Amino acid sequence: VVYTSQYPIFFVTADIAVFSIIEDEFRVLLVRRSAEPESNKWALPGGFVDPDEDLVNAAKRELEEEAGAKFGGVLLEQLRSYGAPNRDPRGRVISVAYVGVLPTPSDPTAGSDAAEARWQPVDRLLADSSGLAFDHDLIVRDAVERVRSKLEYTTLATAFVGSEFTLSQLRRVYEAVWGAQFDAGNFQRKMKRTEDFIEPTGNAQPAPGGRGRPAATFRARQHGVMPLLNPITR
Amino acid sequence: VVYTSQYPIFFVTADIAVFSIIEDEFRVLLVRRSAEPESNKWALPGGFVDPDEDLVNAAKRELEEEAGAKFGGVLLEQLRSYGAPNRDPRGRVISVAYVGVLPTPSDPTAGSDAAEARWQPVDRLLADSSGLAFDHDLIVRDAVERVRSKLEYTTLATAFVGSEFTLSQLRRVYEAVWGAQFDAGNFQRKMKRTEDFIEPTGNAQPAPGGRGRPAATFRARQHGVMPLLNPITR
DNA sequence: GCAAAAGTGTTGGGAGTACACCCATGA
DNA sequence: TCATGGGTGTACTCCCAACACTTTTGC
Repeated sequence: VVYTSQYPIFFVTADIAVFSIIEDEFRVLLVRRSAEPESNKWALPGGFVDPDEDLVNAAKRELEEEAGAKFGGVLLEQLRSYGAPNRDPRGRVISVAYVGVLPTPSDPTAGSDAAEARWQPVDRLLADSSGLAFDHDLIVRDAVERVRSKLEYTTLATAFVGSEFTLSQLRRVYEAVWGAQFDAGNFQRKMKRTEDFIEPTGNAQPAPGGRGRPAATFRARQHGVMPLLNPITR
Repeated sequence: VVYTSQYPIFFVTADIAVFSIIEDEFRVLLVRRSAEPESNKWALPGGFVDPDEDLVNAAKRELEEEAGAKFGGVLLEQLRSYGAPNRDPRGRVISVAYVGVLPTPSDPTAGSDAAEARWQPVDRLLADSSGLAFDHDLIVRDAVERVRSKLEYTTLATAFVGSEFTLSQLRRVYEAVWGAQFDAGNFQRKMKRTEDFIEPTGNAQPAPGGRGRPAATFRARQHGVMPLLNPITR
């Protein structure tokens, strides 16, 4: 195909850092690249945006194509763009990065249906400086920071759990993402006191492992990510 | 010029929402477009990124070219990208938007050196739904929100004042950006108590208008924008 | 009964708010 | 001496953190 233009030409990709809590660990979805450049390296799912495609739709499409699974419940929010002149050998490529959050999958292998996809624990990834393709290292780092800070002052945590959840499940989200321990009792009061965050469903769920008092379940009071009046701390 | 490509082609602009406090008002810099499309409309300064130019450098260059002034002390941080398929009639254009913060200019007309540039009060702009070119309305809205929230939990406020400032000047930043009144005494204690934010210079400055006790001056303890441990409220 | 997890009570400390009050300067 | 803005003192409230304690379940 041949184009003419009076302006400099760029290519644009959408790359997605999708996070979830799996086995009580904060993890990010990686895929192994099968084509050049950076073939065989682990990378964030992503790819070139189509000519008439909205950016967020491109992110969603690439995510499902590359991970080989449907992510109906995924929450996507734009992070920022990465456009250093030599970040990609194929030319001047701008990556519009998205942060995604997925509820803990009931099937813990979902997203690993693709031969080469895996949920990588974030702590290990950041510690190893990892050798991801392109500048995906940097993108993951920024995405992790975004998620950690949005947990504090928005309702983002509910995107990590199903539509009906116990306060312990919600607490484990904060503990996994922040790598910190919470006092279960205080956490409970804090969540209930926070306006416009959660509401009781009236149902209960048996404690994990069978032993223990069943927990009341809650649902998010609002859809999407909303700011909180008072931050969640610790 | 003729290019060939196997990937969809995009053009990329850098657009900047620069804010400052002028006459105790929270304002944003606008320029009047002289060329098609959207000729004669007010818009954010910005333009096409050069083929081998870093995004943030493009933002800085366009800002100075379009506003016709040097902005040495400007702080630039990427906001996000805007890439709806039909946002620009010239083709598929991705705008990488930046938020800028400039200390109150000693010459209040700086940036208006260009025939058609002006510092527009943010409140009026948001109230009027404004009719800026392209989707710059939306960009300004997002940029304002970013600045307002970053004031709360980072050291961003110091970017609005000079390198040496009084606590009243800093308070007026919060008051102008948030449109709220602060108790001067409590504000003072809060700033001094907040770790790693400001430090005394040992100097003093006469009160504005001459009357009143001179104010001690402070400087930012850190360069750039750093997260605060405790948010600034009210 | 015992262990485990859910959930409540209680208490002490620290931060925010309101507002009174003192300080330093120019006119 | 007065007006003005800078800066401190004080008391009240609310939230948070720690931790003891009660409740409800399975074994």
